[in-house]
Amino acid sequence: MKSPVPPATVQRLPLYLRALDDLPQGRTSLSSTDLAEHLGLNPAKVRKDLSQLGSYGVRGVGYDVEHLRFQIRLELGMDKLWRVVIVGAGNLGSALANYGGLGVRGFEFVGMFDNSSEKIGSQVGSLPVEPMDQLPGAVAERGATIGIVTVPAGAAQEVAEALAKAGIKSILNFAPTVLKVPEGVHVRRVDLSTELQVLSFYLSRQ
Amino acid sequence: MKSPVPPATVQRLPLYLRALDDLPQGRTSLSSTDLAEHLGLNPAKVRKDLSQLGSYGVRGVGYDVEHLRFQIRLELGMDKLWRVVIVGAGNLGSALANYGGLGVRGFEFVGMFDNSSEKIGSQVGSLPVEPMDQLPGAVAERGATIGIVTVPAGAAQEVAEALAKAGIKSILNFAPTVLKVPEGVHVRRVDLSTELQVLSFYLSRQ
DNA sequence: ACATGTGAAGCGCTTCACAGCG
DNA sequence: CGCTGTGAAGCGCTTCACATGT
Repeated sequence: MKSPVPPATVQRLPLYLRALDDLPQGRTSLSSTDLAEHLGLNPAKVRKDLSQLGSYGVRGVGYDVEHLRFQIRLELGMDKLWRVVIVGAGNLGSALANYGGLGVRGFEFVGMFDNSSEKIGSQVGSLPVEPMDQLPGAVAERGATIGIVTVPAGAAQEVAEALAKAGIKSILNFAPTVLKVPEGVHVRRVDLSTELQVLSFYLSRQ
Repeated sequence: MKSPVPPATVQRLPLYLRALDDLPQGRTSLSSTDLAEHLGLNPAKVRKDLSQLGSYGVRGVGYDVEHLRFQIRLELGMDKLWRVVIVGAGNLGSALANYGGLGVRGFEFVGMFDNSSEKIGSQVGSLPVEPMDQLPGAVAERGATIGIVTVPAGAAQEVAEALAKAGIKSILNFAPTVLKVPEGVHVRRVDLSTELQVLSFYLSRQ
């Protein structure tokens, strides 16, 4: 099974899903053009993306909202609940822990770790800050598969290795570093200073 | 002049810059292979990227660290100081305001705005939270060119329009929405739930 | 009539492979 | 000799344009 959905398409599936959720209640179908306008994309791109999941559209009509939402959620693995641990109980880690409770459905934050003795034992949102040596046990017992790294750059590589060793298969890295991880571990990077520098580039030429 | 540096290259320039900063003191030159290994890239890609800025390498030797750092900083517009306003004084906005003070050189946070009367007047890091109606004046007086949006999804479009109207030319959007902005305004999106969903996709097929 | 699904063309990025040059 | 700079090939994504299906 497991058709090879192109990475570029995978990145847009969450946008389609959100566009469907934003639709006024009672809306039962919509066209590729509707979706494209809402997201600032080309309609042909929308159709190609959606046709990667199978052919769920109806010619002359468009896509059935409920059915499409279901299929995208399935494709993204959002039919499951994913458990997430955060390493780094600083400002950013705390913000994500709180943000997550509200905004991110389908993901549950099940642990917050840090190695600073000042932070250990304190409470961040609904999570107690635990020491790093409890990470492996916690990942296994609580069934976490995703790790979020919000430690300073200097500690990130070490943390990534600890996460990988603990069995984490996907890492979201907020530290400004490129992580080296074992085969089979997925890393995505979210990098404030890189983003600002890219904006700076485009600002300085105009 | 403004040569047309490809977007894919622009996105990597900040990584090269950081790799140069990470180098042990005293290191005076390095090869495309060194850079490539540090960043997990193909050496040919590194050379092509760097050759876009002009030809600063020395055959048989490599690149001069100081010279290359200078050229990349120049290309990215990091010879200037960019002033940044944040809209949304929630957990994330506060985390960024504090983070920025420490980690992000070349950018200065000059204003924090929110429309909640509970937050207005309170202090976030070194910045007081100001009401939205002071945004236009503040942007002009303080010379801000970058806006960071950390409000809930429902308010993000409205905020983006206010920023554009105030003269902001670049927006970093942390809200889970696709913003529609006037011609000439650059937007970059940083989206936690999208990132998690992409990780979910790759987790669920393996 | 209308909107999807899709070959084919277009385009940009990546990678190769080697000429060029210190 | 070693490493850069770069044509050219390879590859994937985007866009077009229209055949297909209801």
